[in-house]
Formats: sequence, C-alpha cells, structure tokens
Amino acid sequence: MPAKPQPAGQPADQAPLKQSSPEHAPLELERFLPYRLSIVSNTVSQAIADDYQRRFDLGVTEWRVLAVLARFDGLSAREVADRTAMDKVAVSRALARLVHAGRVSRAVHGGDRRRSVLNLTEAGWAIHDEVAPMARRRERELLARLDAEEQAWLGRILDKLMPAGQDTSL
Amino acid sequence: MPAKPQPAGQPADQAPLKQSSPEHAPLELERFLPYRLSIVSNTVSQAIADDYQRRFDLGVTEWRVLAVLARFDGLSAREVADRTAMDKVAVSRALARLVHAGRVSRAVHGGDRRRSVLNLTEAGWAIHDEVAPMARRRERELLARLDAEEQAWLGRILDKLMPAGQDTSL
DNA sequence: CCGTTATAGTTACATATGAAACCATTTGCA
DNA sequence: TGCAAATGGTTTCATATGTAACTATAACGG
Repeated sequence: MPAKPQPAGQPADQAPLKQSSPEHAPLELERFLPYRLSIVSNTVSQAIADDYQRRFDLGVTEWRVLAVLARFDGLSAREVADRTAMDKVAVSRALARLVHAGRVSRAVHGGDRRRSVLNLTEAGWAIHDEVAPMARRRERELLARLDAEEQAWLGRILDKLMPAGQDTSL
Repeated sequence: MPAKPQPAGQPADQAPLKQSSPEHAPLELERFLPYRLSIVSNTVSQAIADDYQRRFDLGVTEWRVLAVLARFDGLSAREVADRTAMDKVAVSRALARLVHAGRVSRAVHGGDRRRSVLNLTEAGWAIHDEVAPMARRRERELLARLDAEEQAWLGRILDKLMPAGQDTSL
C-alpha cells in the first residue's frame, strides 16, 4: 500500500487545533492554578540551582540543609528535616554528602546518643557565604517583575497557602 | 574516656536555637520566596496526584499529556511537549505508558513520517472525565483559602511570573 | 540528485527521589 | 527492673527524571 492516504481529517501539516469535544469539558492546563504554580516554582528553583549545582557540586537538598545549619547550630537531622520540609531520608542523604565533603560536622549528642549534633565547618560557611547572596539576587530578580503592590499581595497569599505543618516559629 | 562530657554548650536536650553568627547573614529559608513557592506548589500538586496516581496507575506526566490531548486532537509528541512544559523525553516516556495501557492511540503522520498523530482512546477519555473534575475540585479547595481579591491578584501575579516560553496561545 | 544539517522521537546511563524495612537507642510503664 | 512501643537515622529497592547519544525521516543547498 504505497502513499497511505492522510491518516484523518488534518491538512497534513498545519497544526490541528481542533478544540475537541466540548462535551468532555477538558481541563485547560495553562489556566489551571496548580499547573501554573508548578511551572513558576520549578523555573525559579532551577535558575537558582543552576547558580551553584555544578560550581560547588551541591544539590538543592544539600543547599537547604546548609542554609538551615547556617542559622541554627547543633541541630539534629530531625530538626533539619522539620525546618526544610524535607523528609528524613532526603536529609540523611544530603548530610551524608555534606559530611563526606567536609562541609558539615556531625557529632553524637551527649544525653541522647541517637541524635546527631550538626554544624557547618569552615568549608561549609565558605560555601554558604557565596551561595546565599546569589540566591538573594535571584529572589530580587523574580520580585523585580512585580510592582510593590503585587509583591505585598504575593507574600500574603503565600502565607495563607502555606500548609499548616510548616511552622515558621519552631 | 567514659561519659564524654557534653559535646558543647547546649543544655543537653533543649533545642539549641542559637541564631548563629550575624556576620554571615544566613538566609532565612521560610521567608525566601522561591522556597515558599516550592513548598506550596509541591503540596498542592501532591494532593492532586494522590487522587489519581494509585487509583488509575497514572503519573503526573501522563496526566498532563492526557489533559492536553483532551483539548487538542492529533497533536505530535513535540506539540504535546510544548503545551505541557515537559521535555520530549518525559513526553516520550509518558506516551509509551499511555499507549501501552490503551489510553492513547498513536499513528504516523501522513506527509511527515517522523511525527506521531496522537489521540485519546475511549479508555483515555474515560480516565480524563474522571480525573478532570477531581483536579478542578482541588483547585477550588486551594482557592477557597483566599478571598476574591487575593484570588484575582494571584492570577495576575502568576501571569507576570510565568516564564516567556510558556506561550498560552500556541 | 547527493551530502549536510535539522527535526521527531527513542534509548541508555547516571542520578535523584520516595516508601518501607531496618538498626540502635530511649522512653513509658507494668 | 524489663519489655513493648516510640524515636533518630540509615539502608534498600523500586521508580522517576535529566542528559546525552542514537535512529529515522525530512529539509536545504549546491
């Protein structure tokens, strides 16, 4: 059968664009809020990650752990997990790499030998002090696309949408 | 050396909370916009995915492909990728599973035999028609946490933050 | 025509991630 | 005490994802 006749209706190369079947009420992805959120979020996170991933051989999870340990000394892995919204497996793995790379020190907690006592090392601080400003700069770039009023609303809205468990006051 | 004396300063079990080193200007994750965006986005997406993942053995990427094919007949894999903001490898994999499961039909485009011509099958439509309302319901639940004014701002803000490439008008 | 380059899509490999099982230690309590 | 249940962390395994390499077809240029 040579030259199979066009599969079906289409003009053979022009985009179909047949907004098919109103009776099915198809979901319009590009207006769907969760979808748009995920696009924006992933784009932003990726842009930031690109700044340090290769340069420091540092994953996103590792960066989050560094950032938390930069603020709080001697946390346990569990506390790090709480503050990063990562699960304990992810934290365990990030810590394994960070400790191995000499960026975080891990000691055993006196009084409860299950717990770790985590701290940034010199090397850890050095990386933090380079990455944090880059991250802030990216955040400013993002906000620069909004006017002051929009920025304020965005902050409030995110607060309201933040899931309950994410306690900022731990 | 029995009974190693407490590793360092802490009271041995109370959370340290030593807001360490102002001279390092550590980044406050919970106020950092990209971080908050990612928490909200992931939480929402996960909630929706939980509705259908197990029940239909359908991944997020597969669902997105279904949603797009529900609106446009006969797209190529490339066009699906454009409309879902997924890369072509992810689309290829999602399609492999969808076609294998009999949810999407794949034909060769007459006139360009590299292209696929993709369509939902009956089974594909059936799933779409079950999942789409659940997704919409989740979106409503999310929006219900905001008042009308906030909802309007969120829409506008996301539009402005949407990366350029994401053309809604293709 | 024929070789080069571009495009659609798949495959392979390496890495990331999540769920559950697991080990060690501690806590609660009979 | 002493033993069951809880907690901190790690390991294992199965799956997901990204990058680059690859195949097939098509478009372009002489």
